[in-house]
Amino acid sequence: MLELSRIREQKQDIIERMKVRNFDAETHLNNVIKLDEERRNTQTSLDNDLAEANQIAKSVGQLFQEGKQEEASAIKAKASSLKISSQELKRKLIELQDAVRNELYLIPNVPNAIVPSGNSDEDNEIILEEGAIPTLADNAIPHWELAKTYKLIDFELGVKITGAGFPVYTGKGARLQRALINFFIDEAVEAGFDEVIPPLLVNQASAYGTGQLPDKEGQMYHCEVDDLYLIPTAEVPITNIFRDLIINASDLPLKKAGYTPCFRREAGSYGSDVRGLNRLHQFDKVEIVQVAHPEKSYLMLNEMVEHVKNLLRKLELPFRVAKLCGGDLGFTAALTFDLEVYSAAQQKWLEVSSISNFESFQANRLKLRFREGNEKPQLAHTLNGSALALPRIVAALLENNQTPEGIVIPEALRKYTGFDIIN
RNA sequence: GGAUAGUUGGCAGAGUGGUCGAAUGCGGUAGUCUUGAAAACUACUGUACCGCAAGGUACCGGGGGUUCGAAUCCCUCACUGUCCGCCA
Repeated sequence: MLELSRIREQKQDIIERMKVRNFDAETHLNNVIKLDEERRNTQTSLDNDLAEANQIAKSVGQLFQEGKQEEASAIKAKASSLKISSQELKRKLIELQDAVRNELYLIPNVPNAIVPSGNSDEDNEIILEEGAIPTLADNAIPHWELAKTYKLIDFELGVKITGAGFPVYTGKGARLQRALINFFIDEAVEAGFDEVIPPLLVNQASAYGTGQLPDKEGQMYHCEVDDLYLIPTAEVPITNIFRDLIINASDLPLKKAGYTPCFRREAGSYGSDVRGLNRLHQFDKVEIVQVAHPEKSYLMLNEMVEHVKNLLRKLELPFRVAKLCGGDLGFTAALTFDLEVYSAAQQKWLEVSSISNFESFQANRLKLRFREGNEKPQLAHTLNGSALALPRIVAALLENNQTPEGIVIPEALRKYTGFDIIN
């Protein structure tokens, strides 16, 4: 959610930059500004009425104490009429506040100045490509077949127990999951992130806090009886740790990392893209989250990208880094880097991490602020990134490392798996 | 699921109709004293909105009501604690 003050002060600039997203901001901004003006006028009138009413109430009390019953009764009438008009104003004020907020909910974050314009992932800017793309034998097969051959993942069993998109990991496949989770967590802790294990279900306030509601209502599993949502990413519970806080500037940045399963309904996804591990309803991910000083947040963003690049290097996977174009940028992000690994058997790049700076967009909803000395609190910046999402990493590991002898486990992972090869 | 007690400022905790944005203690900030520190003492110490400012308004879990006036009375919802039951 953008700050009203910023909308008022930088309207033209925002409109310009939103064009990168193909978002016509002008109507929305004008609307918000108009509604807010009305809101302020209404509040001023209301405040004046209430001030007068308070004044009268005080005098009535005083008159009663002095025993001047009649005088008191006389001005009571005035207070009563004031009450009626102020109730009217209060109703109107609440209405306008809601209207302003609902309008603000429709406006996405302002892209950073370096975000390229574009319509889809085709227009993303590849800023780095690293690692040799392996050439596989002619009989190389995709991961969903490898998973079957080596009994690593049972997709059919998952269908029986739950439904499509809920795989069962078995044997060395299960062990590999656990190894990757531990590896990612250890690396994050090494990089200065505090490990947390958050709840997997969140309440509405949290879902609003990070922007899943109202924007992505249908994407989350909802437990209606208790009105709780299954988390689509650890970003939600972890970032909400900081909701409604005022943090000392000297305590920034705050860095948290957590492993959780993630649950996504993925309504409307079909086709070859969703084959095997490519798109699941439940998957495992280690997420890193930061609360940063506005002046430092882009430094932190780079640091997080470096961290994930190192993970991929240690896993010996060829990868590339894409700067998302405006059209591909998420609703809440100001700047996002995607990291993709190359799947040799599918012959395509798979997105395994998305690292974003939300600037104050989330913080505004979260009421997450920091204070410098005795100054007024101001909004902090929030960032997060996957470090890393498991399924596509597993897909790439299986496919890229397949040999006639079996699937070779990268050196860095062996102390976690306890085996060097899957055969 | 049943019973019961709660929800007040960063924390603890008073306050049962007007002078209460709210005692007191702790914590925090600044100062005095000290070579320095500690202790002691003194002052300050919530957030948001409106306003150039002076100032005003709102907030004592959420919403609604009674009243000239509500932290305080009434209704309602949510949450938390404790005990019992069930259970990893």
